[in-house]
Amino acid sequence: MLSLTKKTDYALIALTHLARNGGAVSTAREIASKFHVPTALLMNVLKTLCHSDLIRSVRGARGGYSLAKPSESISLADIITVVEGPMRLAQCSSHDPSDPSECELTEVCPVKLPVQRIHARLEQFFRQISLADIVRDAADPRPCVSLQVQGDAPRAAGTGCCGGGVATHGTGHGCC
Amino acid sequence: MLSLTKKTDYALIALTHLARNGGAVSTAREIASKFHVPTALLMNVLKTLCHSDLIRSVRGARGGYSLAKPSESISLADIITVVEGPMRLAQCSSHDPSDPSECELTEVCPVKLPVQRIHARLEQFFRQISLADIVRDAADPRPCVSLQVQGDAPRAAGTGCCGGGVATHGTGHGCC
DNA sequence: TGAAAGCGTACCTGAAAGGTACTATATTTC
DNA sequence: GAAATATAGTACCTTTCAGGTACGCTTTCA
Repeated sequence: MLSLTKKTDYALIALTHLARNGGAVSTAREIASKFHVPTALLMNVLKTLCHSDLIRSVRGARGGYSLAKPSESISLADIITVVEGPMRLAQCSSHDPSDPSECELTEVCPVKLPVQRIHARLEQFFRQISLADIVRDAADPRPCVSLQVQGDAPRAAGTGCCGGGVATHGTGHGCC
Repeated sequence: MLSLTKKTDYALIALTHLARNGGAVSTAREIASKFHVPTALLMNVLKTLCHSDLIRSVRGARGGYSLAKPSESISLADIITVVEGPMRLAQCSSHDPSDPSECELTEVCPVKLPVQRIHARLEQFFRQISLADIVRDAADPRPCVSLQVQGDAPRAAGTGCCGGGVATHGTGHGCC
């Protein structure tokens, strides 16, 4: 199924919290209890985020975690990649011919090329959403504010956010 | 991990084949052997596609499968949904408050709203790619031809396909 | 020096991916 | 009308991974 894991959920929750918290440290336990997520699992996720330098840890009593860089420079793609490993829409999304898990149908597969292109578009999509966008958007009850992606007719460019046939997507939260 | 399953791979391969085949029927065995995919599994996938009226089946000797509608009106979202079930980026992507699997953090979760919006964008993304696009793109060695998505600066609108900061995605197949 | 925090790592369990098998049914061909 | 060929339906198996737990270690502060 095309979905993110709970680890990414928890990472997003923790990162959003840390972003709102400014430079102050928060402990894993604190975040876990505030948002009702399993402490041990959140700890593991925070460790992973720390390894990849998205967050910084302070050990010992009064220790905890804080963001390692501004939320503007942490993309959703970064977060997903760190927590779940490299994105791959399909086996054949990889551009690395030496990848051992590379699909063996390469020569006959009629969808390899289109899938690679869709994969690239998807990566770009996630790379253009920053943690700052998510934080900002979470706080704003109006839809379509921060999660506009470059090249997708942002309001700033003078076109309405429903300019590209978006108006009919019917998800019920009335984009514009 | 954010990925599609092999079933979707196989579905895409089969559908691409059927689309190229015009109205003629192809048997499961024929497709499986041509593209080196497991016959029994492909059969299961084809059955699923048939249930959802994406393809049509003819039973008995000289039977097989053919597309049930023009490839232009089959979207990638349709295919994914049929084969893998409804898309959900995260537990809390669902807009249905009565969904029993709905995340129980609803009240405190700081990322629910942004995730729902990202999910809607993603759905829209997949809904705008048709089987016809994939077939066309597979046959065309030049990148960025068919897989332009509405609202994403298509060439027809006068902007280059790298207009929206796409040029730097570094996936190695040189978009434009 | 002990409490509070993160660090590292190993482990467990259930569900889903990936794949197989078998029987039933429909249609064509000879 | 029987054999061959094809899908239909469904049940089952195996491996992998998501999700979660546990525990001993190290660091820091009061």
